[in-house]
Amino acid sequence: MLKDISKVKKEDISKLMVSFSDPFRLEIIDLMMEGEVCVCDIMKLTKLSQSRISYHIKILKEAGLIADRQEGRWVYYSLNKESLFLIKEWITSLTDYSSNRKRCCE
Amino acid sequence: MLKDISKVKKEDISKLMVSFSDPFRLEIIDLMMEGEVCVCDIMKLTKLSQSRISYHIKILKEAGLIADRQEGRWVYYSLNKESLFLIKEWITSLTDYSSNRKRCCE
DNA sequence: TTGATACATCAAAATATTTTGATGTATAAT
DNA sequence: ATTATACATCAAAATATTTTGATGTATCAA
Repeated sequence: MLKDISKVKKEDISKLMVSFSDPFRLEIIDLMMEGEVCVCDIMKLTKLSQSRISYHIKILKEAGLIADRQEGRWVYYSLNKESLFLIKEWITSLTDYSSNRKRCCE
Repeated sequence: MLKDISKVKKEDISKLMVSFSDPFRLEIIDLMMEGEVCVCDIMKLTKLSQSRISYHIKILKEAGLIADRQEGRWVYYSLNKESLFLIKEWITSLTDYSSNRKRCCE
């Protein structure tokens, strides 16, 4: 699965990268490394407001970076490892295939 | 070198991620996979205006993602593989250490 | 030394993202 | 039924990023 990075859409990568581009989202991602978290957890651990957290969660979710699972009143969020793998592959393709060839101007 | 990802500052990662978060910068990065490029190359290949390209180049440079080398009137830009490696390591640390432990709410 | 090329920088305008506070919805406990 | 909790959504305001067009600097060629 996901062996052929060339088939991945550029917008998907772009969205994933945007989701990493905010310091508060990075904080939230960091918390998710420890396991599933709910919004109330993030509130306690970061002092961000509830709606602010929901906003960032939404961006992470729409990028496909996190998964959610509802259990009663709580929604548990966790990192989607497939997406992380996808980004890693993309970065790897940059390092692997980029050459030092000069191609410029005359 | 760069073996200990835990020593990398969060702001550095953040800046690198921001530099990936614009579709035109992704385009420019793509061009650099082919080797060194100058602004005039990017102009020809993308139809972006010169100052617009310079603006994006500046962001990429300040994030440490690209290196530059002047030769007469031209400035050649290329991907800085160390930065790419750094990002890859960071992503790897996310996939490697993130657990599925539930930690939430009561 | 004049003019052209390659690129950087700047300020203003355009656009996009983020934050806030209010309100809405579903679940669950009393 | 009523109330509280957990979270989503919304519109307006605040803020940040991007684009544009003009101007500046260095290099080079004539």
